[in-house]
Amino acid sequence: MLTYSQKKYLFAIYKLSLNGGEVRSADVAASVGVSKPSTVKMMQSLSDDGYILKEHYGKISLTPTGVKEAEELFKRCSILGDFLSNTAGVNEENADTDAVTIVSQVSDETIEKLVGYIQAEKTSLNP
Amino acid sequence: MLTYSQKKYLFAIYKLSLNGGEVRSADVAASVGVSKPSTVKMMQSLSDDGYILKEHYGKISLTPTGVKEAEELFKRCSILGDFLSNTAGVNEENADTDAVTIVSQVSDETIEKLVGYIQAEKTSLNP
DNA sequence: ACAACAAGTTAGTTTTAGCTAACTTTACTG
DNA sequence: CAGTAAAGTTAGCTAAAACTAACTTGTTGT
Repeated sequence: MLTYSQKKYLFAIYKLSLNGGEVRSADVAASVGVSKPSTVKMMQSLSDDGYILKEHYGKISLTPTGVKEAEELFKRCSILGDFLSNTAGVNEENADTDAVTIVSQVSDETIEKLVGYIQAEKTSLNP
Repeated sequence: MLTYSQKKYLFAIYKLSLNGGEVRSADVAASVGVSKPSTVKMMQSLSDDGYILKEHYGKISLTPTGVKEAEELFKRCSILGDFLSNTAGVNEENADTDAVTIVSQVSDETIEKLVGYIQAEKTSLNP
C-alpha cells in the first residue's frame, strides 16, 4: 500500500505526464515542492513498489499499476478540489493541496462516500 | 504550531477530560491507539509547547492555551465527523478517525470553509 | 569537440513519531 | 504494612521523509 508521500509524488508524475512530454525528476521535485535528492529517493521507492519505471539518469514513466493508481487519485482529487474551490469557496491553491492531502490520507470508505456525496449534490443542483 | 500528531493527542486528552475524572497517560495511549512510551514522549512535547501541564508520574491537564486549541479542534471534528457519518453515510469509526485526520492536517482556510459549508447545508435542509 | 551548465545521484544528517524491553513509582489488597 | 500489579518512565532502536553538500552524468551552444 502506498504511503501518503508516495501518493503525492505519483499524483505529480501523472499530472506532468498529461502535458505530453517526458517526465523528469526536476519537474517532479518542483511540482511536489521538495529537493531533487528527496525526489530521487522517492522514485527509487515507487520503482521498487512497481508504480513507475526509471533507468539511471533516465526519464520516468508509470507502469500499468501506477497509471491505475494515479488515475483513481487524480479523479478523486479533481472532484474534491473542485468542490472545495467552487462550492466551498476555498482559494485554488489551498483547495488543490488539501484535496491531495485528504484523498491520500483518509480511508477508502470516506473518500468514496465523500466523492459520491459531492457528485450527487452537483447533479441535484444542475439537473 | 502543533503537528498533526500533537493534535491527535490533544484531541484525545480533551475528549477524555469531558468524562469528568482525571486524565491518565494510559487512557490517552488507548484512545490514540499507541504505546505508553509514545504517549509519554508526546506529553513531554505538548508540555514543552505549553498545551498541557503534567508532573512526573502525575495526571494530565490542559493549559488555557491547550483548552482553546482543543475546543476548536473538537468543534471542527464534531461537525465534520457528523457530516461524514450522517450525511455522507460513512461508518462512525472511519468518520471519526478521518475527521481528526482532515481537521488536523488541512489548511485553516479549507477547514473553516468546509465547516461553514456543512453548517449552511444543514440549515438549509432543516429550516 | 568540448566547456559549462543543468540534471541526476550519493552520502550523510535531522526530525518526527512510532516501537520493545527493562526499570521505577504508585496504588491496592490481603 | 508488605508485596504485587498497574501505571509511568527511560533508554535505545527503527522507519519515513525531508534536507544540504558534494559529486557524476548528460546536454547544449559556440
